Order: sequence, then C-alpha cells, then structure tokens
Amino acid sequence: MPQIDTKTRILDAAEHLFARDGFHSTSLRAITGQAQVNLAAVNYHFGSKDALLQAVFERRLHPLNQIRQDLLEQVLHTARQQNIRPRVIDLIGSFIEPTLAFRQSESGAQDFTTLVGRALVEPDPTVRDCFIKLVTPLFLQLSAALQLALPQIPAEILQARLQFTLGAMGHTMCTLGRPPLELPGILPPLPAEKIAELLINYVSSGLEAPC
Amino acid sequence: MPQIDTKTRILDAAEHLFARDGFHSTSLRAITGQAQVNLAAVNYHFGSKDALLQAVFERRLHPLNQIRQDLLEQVLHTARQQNIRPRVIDLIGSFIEPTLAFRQSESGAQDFTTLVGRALVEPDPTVRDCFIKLVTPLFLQLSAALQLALPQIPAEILQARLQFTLGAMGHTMCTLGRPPLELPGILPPLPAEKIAELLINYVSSGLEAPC
DNA sequence: ACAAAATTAAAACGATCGTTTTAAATGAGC
DNA sequence: GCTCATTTAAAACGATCGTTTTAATTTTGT
Repeated sequence: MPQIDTKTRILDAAEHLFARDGFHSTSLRAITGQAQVNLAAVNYHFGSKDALLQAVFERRLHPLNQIRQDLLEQVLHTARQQNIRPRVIDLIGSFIEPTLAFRQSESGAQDFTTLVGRALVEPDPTVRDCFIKLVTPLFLQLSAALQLALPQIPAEILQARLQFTLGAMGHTMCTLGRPPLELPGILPPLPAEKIAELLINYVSSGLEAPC
Repeated sequence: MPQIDTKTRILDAAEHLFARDGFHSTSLRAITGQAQVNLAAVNYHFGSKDALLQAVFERRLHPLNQIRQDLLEQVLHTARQQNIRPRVIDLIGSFIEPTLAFRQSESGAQDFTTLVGRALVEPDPTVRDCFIKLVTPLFLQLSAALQLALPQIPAEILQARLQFTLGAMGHTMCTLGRPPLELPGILPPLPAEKIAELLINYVSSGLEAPC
C-alpha cells in the first residue's frame, strides 16, 4: 500500500485541477499525472469523470453542510428560547463561518472553496446539477430561517435578495484564492477572515434593506 | 449576398451558444451549423475561436460601456453642480440600468447578459482576460465615483464591497434568463425590471452599510 | 468582359479527449 | 503455496476538437 490511498490521491488532484482550470478543461490524464496513478484508475475506482466530480463534491460538502446545519439550528434554537427573532447576521454567519474555518483547516480546502464558488454559476448541467443537489436542503433551511428573521419583507423580494447573496458569496469564494482583479491602483487584498467579516456585514445589510 | 452578413450570423450563433453552454463546451461546428455557414468561415473571418470570443464581447460591450460611462459622468456632473456628493444608488444605477435597457431592446442581448455574468467568474484565462480588459476602465471609474460618494468608508473596505457587488450583479445576470434554482417551494421569478430595481437597492444598502 | 481579390466549400490533418480492453502484478483467505 | 478476487499497468479505440489546405465560387475594379 502506498503512503496515501489511490482514491484519495485522485480526489486531491481532481479537486485542485477542477478548481484551477474548471471541470471541462481538466483532462483525466492531467489528474492521473498529478496523482501519479494510472489513467484507468479513475474509471476503475469512480466509474467515470462525472462520477469523480460528484465524489470530489461529496467528500467535502457532506461534513461541511452538517456543521452549517448544526450551527443554523443552534441559532434558531437560541432565538426560540429567548422568544426573539433570529438575527440575520447570525444566520448568514452560520453559513459563511464554517466555510472559512474549513478553508483554513484542511489543505486542499482552498481549492474546494474556489470550486464551489464556480459551481454556482456553472453553465454545464453536469457540474451544476451535481452541486445544486447537495446544497439544496441546507439552502431551503436558510431561506426559511431568513423569512423568520425578516417577516416584514415579502417572500418574493427576500428570495431575490437571497439570490444576490448567493452571487456575492460565490464570487467571493472564487476570488479569495487569487488576485481579485489585476488593475492599476488596486489595493493589496485583505486577509480571508477580514473578507468574511465584511461579506457577512454586506449581505446582512442588503438582506435587511427597507423595501 | 444572403439576408444577413456571414460574420454577423457567426457572431449571433456564437453569442447564443457561448452563453448557453460555455466557451469550451461550444464547438466551432456547432456554431457554424447554427449559423448555416461553412466551418472554415470562423477562422477566415475571425482568425481563431479565441478571436471570435473577443469579437462577441466587443460588439456588445463597446456601445454598452459608452452608455454606462456617459450616464456615470452625468451623475457626477450633476452632483458637482449642486455641490453635493453623488448618491450611491445613482452610481450603481448608471451601471445596471443600461444593461437592463439593452437587454430588453436587442434580440440576443439576453444571451449576452448571461455570457457577461459568467465571464466574471470564468476560470479560463482565455475568456476571463478577454472580458476583464474590456470592462476595466469603466470599473475603475465606478470605483473612484463610489469612493467619492462614500468618503467615510476606508478604501480597502469599499474595494471588498465592490467585489461583493460584482458577484451579486454577475450571478443575477446569469440567472435572469433561466429558472433560478429548481427547488420545491420556489416562487415564480419576478420580471427583469423588478429584479434590477431590487438589485440596485440591495447592493446600495450593502455598499453603504456602517463599518 | 476579364483579371484579381475576396469569400465560400469540402476535405483532411494532427492532437487530445473519455473510455475500454487486455494483461500483469498484488493482495487476502484457506 | 496455491487460488481467486482486487488493483495497477499499458495500449488501443472511436469520437471530437481547432485548424489548415486546396479547390471552387462569387464579388470587385477597370
């Protein structure tokens, strides 16, 4: 048995390359080359390139979403106990902060963050549907919780604002790893924790805006 | 001479397919097939697939950005005359509203909107760099104008918030054309004008949020 | 009308892709 | 130690890609 499992080496390489170059621009030969395994190993262990992508998503997303869901329910529980409405900033925080913590803990998590950010606007159904399926339950819970926190805002407006929020979060996740825009007069990027704090503040303000 | 110019037919088909399937997932054969021109016509008229993409961007973006820039300068001019700070909502509006008007005027503009939304988070440098180059000048102007409108907000924070704004706008442009998320309990999508109004309100609130 | 330039048409090239096949090597169970 | 299932290795397959080449056709200038 080699140092690291073959399946794991493939997953790590795929995660990195999918995030850096995109799903379709990454060949199985590039993945197996970086993972130092045989080309056929992908189809043997995962069945197909599509199935590999799903495995890449699931490996990280299942534990991460579990944490987010626990945090979300904790926020809702506390609010119920105190008989107050949950705060938007806490609800959004329960979604964003585990992402940041996860990002800083595991190696390769940075790549995954980028990958998830892309998946939100991915044109290809292969990638998009695979990802959407995994985040839909949590997304619905967050949506319902926000409705609870902001009862004065009509549902269809809140739904639109949630879409804006998804866009801001996804784009931020994408660009956290790389230089934001190579522009003249651009300031040095802030550390990830500061960005996350600013993002929570930004989207909370947008979600709570008077109609 | 056929009804419509060959170059135009290629541009129309490419715009539609790039927006629907993405740049790399669209083959020149699919484009020339839909445009009903010969395969070699793309390389003859544009030189390469990459150059075709750039032509697709430029055709729409040059006139659109001109309108946005005129509107932006008009807002700044009015503010100077009245000796007041420009309003964030007007600055953002000068960016978003021409997009909406353009989207509803020309046929194929809807596809282009989607295409631009994608380009913001595109992993491939071919697509990304080509697009970024065309919007950088206007983006810098908008950034400077916002700094003027919000002098109390530190530049690096405003820069981060502008990134969030770009993400929200890009994602919204992407999803305007298609069903937002195929979820249970999802509400019917609002009309584009209403979405644009909500978006302006949302990002203005986020940009102006107290630190 | 004719020569030259521009455009379109058809076919082929070389490269790369995901996948499959076939064979060799490795491991566990008895 | 032998058997059998698992895993890895190497090679090839068929398909599709962007691009180029060569020839036919149309348009333009005079």
